[in-house]
Amino acid sequence: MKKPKAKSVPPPVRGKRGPRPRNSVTLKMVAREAGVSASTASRIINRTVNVSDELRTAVEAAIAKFNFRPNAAARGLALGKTSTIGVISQAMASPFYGQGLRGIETRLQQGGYAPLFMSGNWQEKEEIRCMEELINRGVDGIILFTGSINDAALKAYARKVPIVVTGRALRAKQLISLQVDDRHGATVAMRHLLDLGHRRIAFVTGFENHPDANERLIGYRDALAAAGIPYDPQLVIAGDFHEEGGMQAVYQLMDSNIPFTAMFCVNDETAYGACLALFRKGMRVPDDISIVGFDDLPSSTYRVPPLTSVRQSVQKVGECAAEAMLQLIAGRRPQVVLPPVELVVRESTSRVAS
Amino acid sequence: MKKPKAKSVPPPVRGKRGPRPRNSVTLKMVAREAGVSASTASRIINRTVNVSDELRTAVEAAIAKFNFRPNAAARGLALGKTSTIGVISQAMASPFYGQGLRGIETRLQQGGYAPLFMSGNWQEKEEIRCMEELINRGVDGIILFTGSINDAALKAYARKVPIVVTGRALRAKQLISLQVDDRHGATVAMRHLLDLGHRRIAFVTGFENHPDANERLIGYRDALAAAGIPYDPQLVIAGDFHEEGGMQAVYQLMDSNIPFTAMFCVNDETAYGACLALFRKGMRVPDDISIVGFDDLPSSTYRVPPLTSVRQSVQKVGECAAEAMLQLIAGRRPQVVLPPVELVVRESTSRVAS
DNA sequence: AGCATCGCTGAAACCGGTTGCAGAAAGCCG
DNA sequence: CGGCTTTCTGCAACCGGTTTCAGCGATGCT
Repeated sequence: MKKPKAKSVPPPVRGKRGPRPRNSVTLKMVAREAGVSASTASRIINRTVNVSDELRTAVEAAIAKFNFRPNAAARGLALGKTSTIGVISQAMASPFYGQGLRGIETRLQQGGYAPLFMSGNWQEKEEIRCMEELINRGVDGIILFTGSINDAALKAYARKVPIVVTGRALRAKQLISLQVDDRHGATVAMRHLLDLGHRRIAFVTGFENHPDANERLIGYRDALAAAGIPYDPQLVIAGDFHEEGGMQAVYQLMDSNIPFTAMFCVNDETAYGACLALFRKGMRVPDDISIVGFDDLPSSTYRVPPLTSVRQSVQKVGECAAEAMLQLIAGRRPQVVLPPVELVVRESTSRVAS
Repeated sequence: MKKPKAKSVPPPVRGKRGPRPRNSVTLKMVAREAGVSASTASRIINRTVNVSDELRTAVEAAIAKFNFRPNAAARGLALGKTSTIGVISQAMASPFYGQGLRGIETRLQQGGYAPLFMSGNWQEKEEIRCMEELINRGVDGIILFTGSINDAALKAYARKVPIVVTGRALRAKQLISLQVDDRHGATVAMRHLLDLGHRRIAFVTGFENHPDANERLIGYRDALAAAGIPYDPQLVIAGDFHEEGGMQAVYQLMDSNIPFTAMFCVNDETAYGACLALFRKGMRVPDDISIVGFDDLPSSTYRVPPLTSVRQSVQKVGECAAEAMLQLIAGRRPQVVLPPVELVVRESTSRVAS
C-alpha cells in the first residue's frame, strides 16, 4: 500500500464532488421531455406570454410526470428576489408570538411567500444580528414583530428592504408600522372594572419605556380621570411582561399593605403570575380580587378561573402585518386596518366586595 | 371580427425592469477594488487555498469597505446547498413547539445554519406540502418535530435530503429519529400517584394511534400492573392533546359516574383543560382530584395550582435534534443522548383523601 | 402582391457566486 | 543555467432558472 508522500492540502475526503451531485429535476429536462426549449417552458410556467395550447399541455404533462419544482435558489438569483420574508420576533416559545407568527405564515403563504423566522430574545444586539442575516439571505422584506431596534436604525434598514414593524408609530419610504390600539384597550378594561364598582385598581406594567406598556398606562390613567378617581402612583408596579413580574407585583402591593380590589395587568402572562401570587397569599380570584389581562392568549380561556382579557387577536395582527408587507412589495402604500380591540369578559372579574 | 375568447393577457404594465435593479455589492466589485480576480476573492473568502498575505489583506479591506456579504442565492446555486435547515412542526402557536423550535434555532446557529420554520397544523397533507416546499427551496436537511407523515413516505424523502424526526423509532440511510422516553415518563408519573395512595387513576390520552400517546398509555398500564391494580378501560378517555380534550374527558367521566381520585394527562395542555372542567364541576385540585401532566411547559409553573408534570425539556430535545442534523450533514452517524425525563412535583397532586 | 404587424419560439446572455484547468512566477536541484 | 516542482492566480465553464432579442410563419392592410 502506497502512501502518498507529501500531503500538501490533505485531499479533503469529500463525499463526492462529481460533476452532477444534483439529484433534482431541472427545467431543461422538462423542456426536452415536452419537446420545447427551456425558454418556452419557463414562459409557460410563469404565464409570461401566451403559448399555443398544444405546447402548454405538453409542458404541463412533463412537469407533472417529473414532479418538477423550479429550483428556488436559481429562480431567486435570476429574479433578484427570494419569495421569502424575514420575520423577527422576540421569543418563539411564548404563546403570544406563536399566535402572531401563525397569522403571518398563513397570510404570506396565500401571497406566494414563505416566512423565515428568527428571534431576537429581547436583545437589541440579537435583533440587529438577525436583521443583517436576513438581508444577507436576500429576503424580500422584513417583518419586525415588536422589536426594540431604535427608530433611526430601522429607517436606515428600510432603505435596503421593505419593513413592517408592529408596536410603534413610524413612517418612512419603505417602512410602515402597525399599532394596536393599546390606549383604547386599556381604557375599555378599566371601564369594565370601574363599572363593577372597583375604585382601588392596581396596574402592573411592563419594562420601563416599552411603548406598549406606556400606551396602556396612559389608557389606565385616562379611565381613572374620566371616572374622577385620583391617580395613585403606589398602585402602579413595574413588571416584565412575564409571570414573574406579576407575582412580584402582588407581593409588593400586599407587603406594603396598599389596599386594592382589582388589578389590570399589562398582558395575560403577567396576570397569570398575579393569580398565582394571590393564590399563595390566600386571596381568591375574583371573590377577593378581580383581574383583567391584555392580549387574550388562547390559554386564558382555560385558566382557573378563565381570565377576563382585552383581545387584540395577535394572530390577526400577524395577518395584517403580512398583508401590509405584500402590499409594500407590490409598490402600493399599504392600507390595512387592524381589528378593533374588544374586551372578553370571563370569570376573573366580579362586582367589588363591599 | 374580434374573438373575445378571453383577455389574452393585457400588456402587463411592469413598473420597471431596468437592466440593473440590483443594489447590492457583488464579489466582482470587491475583487476589482482589491485588484484581483473574482476567483481569487472567492478563494480567499472561503479559505479554499492559501494566498499571499498581501492579497488577503487587500481583499479583506475591500470587503470591509463595501460591507460585502455574498449573495446567498448565488452561493446556494453554485454550491447546491443553502446552509438552511427546514423545520416542520405542528403549530407554532403552541408553547410546546415554541420551546422546541427555540432549542433547534440555538443549536443550528452555532453550526452556521439557519432554520426555516413551517408548520403542518396536524394535517399530514399540510406536512407533505411543507416537505415539498422545503425541498424545493433546497434546504440541506429537514427536522420533523413530531410529524404524522407515515414512515414509508419519510424514508422516501430521506433519499433526497437528510431527515431528523422526533417521536418515533425509525432508522434509515439519511434518517434518524429521536425518541423521548415516553413510556418511562408515564411510569414515573403513575408511580408518584400510586405512592400517594391513588388507586382509581384516569388517563386522558391523545389522538388515536399517535405514537407518543400510545407509549404513554403503555407506561400507564405497566405502572398499574406493577402495583397489582387491574386495568380498567373505562378510566382511559381519548383526548386531542389540547385543553378541550381534557375538559371533555372530565365531563365524560363524571357524567358516567365513574369514580376516580386522580388523573394522568397525556400532556400539560390536556391537564389544563381537565383542571378547568373540574373547577366547573365544583371539584378542587388537588384536594378532591390529583392531576399530573406531561411535558412540563413553562406555564405549568404558574398555573393555579402549579401543575405536577413530567419534564422532557422540549428545548433540549430541539437542541439534540439540531445536533443530530449537523452530524448527519457532516456524514457521521449521529450520537446524541436525550436528557432523561424527570418528574417535577408541584401542587396539583396530594395524598388521596380517605 | 407587397409590406408592416403580430404571435410564438429558441438561442444566448445574464444573475452572482464557485471551481477545474492551465499558465505564470518562484523555488529546488543537479 | 535549464528542467521540474510547487504555489499562486485568472480564465472560463458551470449551477438552474429568466429574459432580451431576433427569426419565422401567418395574417392584416392597402
